[in-house]
Amino acid sequence: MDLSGQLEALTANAAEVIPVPELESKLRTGRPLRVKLGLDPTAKDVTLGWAVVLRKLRQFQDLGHTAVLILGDFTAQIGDPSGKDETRPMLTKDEVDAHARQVLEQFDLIVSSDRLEIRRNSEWLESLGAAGLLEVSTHHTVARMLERNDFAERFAEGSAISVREFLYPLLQGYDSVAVEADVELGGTDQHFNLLVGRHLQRVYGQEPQVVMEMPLLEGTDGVQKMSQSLGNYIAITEPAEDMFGKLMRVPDRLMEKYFRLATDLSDEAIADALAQPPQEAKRRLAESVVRLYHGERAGLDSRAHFDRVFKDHELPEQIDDVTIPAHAVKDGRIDVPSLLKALGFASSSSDARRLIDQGGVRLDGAPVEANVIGADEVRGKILRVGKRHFARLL
RNA sequence: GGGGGGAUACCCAAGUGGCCAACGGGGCCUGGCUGUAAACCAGGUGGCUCAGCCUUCGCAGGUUCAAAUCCUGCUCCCCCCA
Repeated sequence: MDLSGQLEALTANAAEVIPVPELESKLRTGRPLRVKLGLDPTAKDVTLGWAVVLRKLRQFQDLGHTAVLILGDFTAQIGDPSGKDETRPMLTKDEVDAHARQVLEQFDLIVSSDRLEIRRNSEWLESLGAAGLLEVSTHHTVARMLERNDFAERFAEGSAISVREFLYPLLQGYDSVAVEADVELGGTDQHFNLLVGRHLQRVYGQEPQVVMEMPLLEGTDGVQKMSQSLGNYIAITEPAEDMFGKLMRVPDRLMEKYFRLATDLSDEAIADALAQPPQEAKRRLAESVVRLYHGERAGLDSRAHFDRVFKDHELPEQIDDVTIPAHAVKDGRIDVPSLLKALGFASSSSDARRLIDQGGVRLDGAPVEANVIGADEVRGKILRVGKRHFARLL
C-alpha cells in the first residue's frame, strides 16, 4: 500500500493522532514501525471495547509494522492502595502470569503472532530503582499532573489521589523509552499518559512517539464506557448466542458507532445496514460482530436463534435435558425453589421464590404458582425461567 | 506533629435506643408495553426447613428487657493546618 493509502487507512477510525505529520514522516522512512500497546494484567477478558485498539494494532501489523505488547507486570505487583475499597491485594507473579496467559490467548483472535513482540515492564522497571524513578519524575511537575482531567476533578472535589497514581503515568511513559516506541496506541482516556511517553522520550534523547487514540466504545448500558468492572461489557470469547443477544440490547443510537468500531464492514455496507429498519440494522450489526469472532456460520445461527426465541417467542431449537435432582423431590412432590437453585437458574432459594411470585417461572408456558407442585405436573415439560433460561425436565 | 470528618446491603446514601432486613437514588432481576432495545408502567432486590426463624450496619468487647443507633478499645480511610 502506498504512503497516503497507509496513512488514510491507519488514521481512519482514530479519535486523535498526535501529530499526523510525524506519523507521515515515520511511515515515509519505510522501516517497520514499533507500535506499542500497554496491557493491564488485572483484566480477565478481552472486551469489544478493548478490541477496538487491538484491531488497530492488527492493522499496523498487516501493513508490516511490529506490535510491541507490554505486560504491566511490575505495576500490577505493586497493587493499588488507593480508593475507598479495601486495599486491593497485590498480585503475585503467578497471578500476573495467569492473567497474562489468559488475555494473550484471547489476543490471538485479533493480533497476529507474526511481527509481535511481547515485553514485561518489570524487565526495565525493576532495575530502574529509586534513583531512576526520581530521575524520571524530575521532568514532570505537579501542576502538569493536575492538568489531567480526572486528577483535576478529584482534586477539586477533595477526594484522594495517591502519589502512586501520580507515578503511574511516568512509569507508563518510561515504557515507551524502554521499547523505543514509534507509535503508542490507546483509548482516548489514555490521552495524558500517552503524551507523557512523548515527553519522556524527548528527555531521553529519542524521537517522540506518535500517539494514536481510539474512541472509547460505550458498554451495553449505552452510557458508560465498556469496562469489566462495570459489568457492561461484551467479551470477544462470549458464546455466539449471548454475544448476539447483548449486541441487540445496545441502544439504537450507538449502532453506527458499533458498526464502525466493532465490525469490519465497509462504509457502504454500514450505510446500507443503517438504511434498514432499526431492528434489521441491529441484527446485521450483531451478526457482523459474531461472525468476526465465531465465524460465518455462528453469525447466521445466532441470528436464527435470536429471531426464534425473542422475536417469534418460540422455544430454542436446542434445550438441555435435565434430570430433577433427588433433593428437590419431597414426598413425590417437587420443591421448585430447590430445583431452580440446583439448575443455576436462581442464585438462592429465596431468589427462586421471588421469581415464582413474580411469574417468571413457567412450565410449558404456564406460570408456576406454587413453591411445591406435583411431580407429574413437571416431568417431560419445558421449564423456562425469565427470558433466557430453558430446560427440559426428565 | 496538630485539628476535623468518616466506615451502613453491588454502588451512592438516609437512619443517632424499640415502629429496622434498615428511607431514597443508581444498578440489577421479574412482569407489562415494544422492534430486541431505549423510554415508560408495576413489582422485587440478605439467607433459610419462609405467614415464622436466622444472620447483617468497619472489628472486638460492654451497658440495656431491647443497639446500626449509647460506652470502651482496636483497625482502616479522608480532608485541613504545619
